[in-house]
Amino acid sequence: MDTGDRLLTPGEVAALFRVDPKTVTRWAAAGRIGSIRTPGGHRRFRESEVRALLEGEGMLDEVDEGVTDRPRNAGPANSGGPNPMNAGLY
Amino acid sequence: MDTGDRLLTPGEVAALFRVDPKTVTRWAAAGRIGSIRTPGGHRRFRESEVRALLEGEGMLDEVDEGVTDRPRNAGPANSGGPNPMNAGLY
DNA sequence: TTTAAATTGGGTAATTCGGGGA
DNA sequence: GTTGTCCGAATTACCCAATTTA
Repeated sequence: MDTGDRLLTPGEVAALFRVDPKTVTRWAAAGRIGSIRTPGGHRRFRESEVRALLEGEGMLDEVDEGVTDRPRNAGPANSGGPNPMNAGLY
Repeated sequence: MDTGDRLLTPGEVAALFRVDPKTVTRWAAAGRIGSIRTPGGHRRFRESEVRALLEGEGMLDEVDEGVTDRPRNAGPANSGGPNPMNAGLY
């Protein structure tokens, strides 16, 4: 199936994350995101991986959250998006 | 389909709410507002959600609260109004 | 081939992170 | 219980010129 093997340019990824293209390059250099280099040295990123990072690689199930009750003090302990990757390291 | 899912930085959201960026971070940590993390650990917020919170259209439950002897939950929270948050996206 | 836009690399400010305490 | 401020550390944003891409 098509998991989205399209390649995105640093500018595209930067726009998706609302960061500078330079920052995306830094992620690739740091190994936080996979990258493919063109013969000229430019980087390309897999759309599937980028989308996974955007939504929080976890899964796709957050259709509703405590709707019947206001999250007043029932701390869900989650920031809306399941992102277990960099939740603890820093 | 452009509901405005642009991403805002903590500083942007803080300026909109007239609070400190740290406060916005606390909201995200407490789950009061959804957040997306960059691979570097910084947060980004959906403009649509922020606007909904600003306008109050998201939760129409602010008619009265606090003073009267109100139970913990009395009103139907969101997910019923014009709130195009991430409800079943991809 | 030439042109315009994007990307690369290094270097330096600004922002954000997390924890602690007022 | 919520918010604002302090600190150190990490991440990110903008500056430049040269190369690559389309």
